[in-house]
Amino acid sequence: MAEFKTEDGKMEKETVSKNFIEQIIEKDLQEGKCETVHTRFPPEPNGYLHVGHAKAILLNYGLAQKYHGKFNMRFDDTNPTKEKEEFVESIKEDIKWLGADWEDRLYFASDYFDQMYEAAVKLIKKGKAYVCDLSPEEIREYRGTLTEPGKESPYRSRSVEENLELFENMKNGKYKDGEKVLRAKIDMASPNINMRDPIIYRVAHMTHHRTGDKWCIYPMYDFAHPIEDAIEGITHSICTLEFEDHRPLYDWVVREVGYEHPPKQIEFAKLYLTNVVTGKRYIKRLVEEGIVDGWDDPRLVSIAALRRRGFTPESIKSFVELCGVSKSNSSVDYAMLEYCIREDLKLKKPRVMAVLDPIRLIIDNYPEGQVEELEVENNLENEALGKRTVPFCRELYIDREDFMENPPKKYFRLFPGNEVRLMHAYFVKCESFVKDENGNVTEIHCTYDPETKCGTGFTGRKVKGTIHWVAAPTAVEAEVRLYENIIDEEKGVYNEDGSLNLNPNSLTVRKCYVEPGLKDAKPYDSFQFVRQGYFCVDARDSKPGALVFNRIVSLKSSFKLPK
RNA sequence: UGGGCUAUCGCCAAAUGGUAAGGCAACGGACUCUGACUCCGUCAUUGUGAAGGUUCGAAUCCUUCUAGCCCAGCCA
Repeated sequence: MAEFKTEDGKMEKETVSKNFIEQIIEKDLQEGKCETVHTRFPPEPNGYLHVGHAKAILLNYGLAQKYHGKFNMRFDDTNPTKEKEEFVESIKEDIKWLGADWEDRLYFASDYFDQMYEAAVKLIKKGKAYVCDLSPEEIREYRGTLTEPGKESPYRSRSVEENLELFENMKNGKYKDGEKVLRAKIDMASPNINMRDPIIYRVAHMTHHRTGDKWCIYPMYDFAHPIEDAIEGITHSICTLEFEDHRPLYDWVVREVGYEHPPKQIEFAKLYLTNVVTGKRYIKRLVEEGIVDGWDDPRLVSIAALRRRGFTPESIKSFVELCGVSKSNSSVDYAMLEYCIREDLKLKKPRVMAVLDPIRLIIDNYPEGQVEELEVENNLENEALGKRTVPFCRELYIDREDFMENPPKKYFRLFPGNEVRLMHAYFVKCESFVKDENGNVTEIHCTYDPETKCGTGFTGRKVKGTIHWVAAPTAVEAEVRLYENIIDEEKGVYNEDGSLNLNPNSLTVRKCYVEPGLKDAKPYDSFQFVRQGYFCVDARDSKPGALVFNRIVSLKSSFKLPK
């Protein structure tokens, strides 16, 4: 029981450095600026979540966990023109799947509409907000440009009483959309355009998916968000870089409305995957034109797509952690994601045999009609995954790439006269092969050596190659889908004529043969197909008796067949 | 050319004035009932976008450049 063997000089030191957000939080904690950590993930329910969102979710949730704080789920539903109930359900599902637990703290910005209205009234009373009658075009003109200051609205100096009355009228539906807005009175000459009397409430006669027709005015993000955070007691409001310019306004709102414990906004860089498109417009077009079969098509990187493809929540979590958090715009190589899923699956999932491109192999000296049930480990590295049996007989399928008539140097697999091991079974020697009229190999004839059976401890001679196989009579026919990245990046998403720039080989579908044991596989079951990579049973298209496997990721191969 | 932000190996990313971590990828090699996995090794030697400066000492501080990203929705 040598449990505590210490090896000098080999101290496993955890050198995981803290990211800049953790540093800020720890400083705030130390200095007593906050007592606990409370974060949130605040999506607008206007679409599906993708890997980029996973970073925000896991970051916020992870921070709450790490500092024993809380994590809120909140839908930022302040613009009914874009939002749908459908999206709130899919977002909740994806976040749950990722493992971020908001416990009982599921909120909606629309729950706070009354408080936001009161906050606006408060600002008006303080002389910090006014109702403006300028048209959208005029507001834009008055706002100035990036290089020139704006000019003040003629309605800027309305009395508090008048503003109060007009704002109430706005709420009561006396005005049409666009007729009036409520603006914060800040500084039309600010170099930061967000501070040039930003609009904080607009009129929109729209049915909201949760509040129905109760409201016809809706708060703008810049006004609503800090209030939502403050109401929920969020200590660190983590968002993406493009909101940096909004921070002064965020702080202004929190200060002027008068919250005692103001939340702090911290910005980080979004996660981009190199050569992967996450744009909603583009994906929408792919879906609408039937090029992909939905928002969860495995070629996409929505959370739902990754799930369907066979990625695990753990793999996405480790991916996000591996990427790190910083403020520099960057895009991470897809290989990093592949590494994470391989890493997660390789010890957890059975290594089974599947033949993707079959050729028939006949063992001439094996008794006709005989079937052996070979007992094999599900995963050589992980005994806990147990054993299964695989039938072996005279006629097998092997992969076409495992036989060559004229092999190049260092080709260890089957070729005339060569002997290889059939994985988990016997040594087999290629005696002859048959070609069809087109010159394609259709049948390989071998002889086997009964002495060499797996598990007998045979050491008489060695063989350089081992190949996988499936017994022909009992093989289960399945479909495999091999996915490639859908976009060829260099050229961009759209061609010059406006058509989509697609990789024509983004999806290859073919029939394959798998071990009979796999006929009972369930959706989301994943396996390592020996030498072919990791595959997951498609959770959408797979019906009993009609197995469909999506390739999660291929294995690295250090032997490339010459062309 | 107003304001905000960023710049460290092919890709992420540490280093908080004390002499450039780590991971991915790549490349060698060992091992192997698959060439995967695993394991070992190599991969920023006047080099941290550039040029100057301060300092015993600079990726870190100062100056001046350069490049990229974001902002002129009644979107978030």
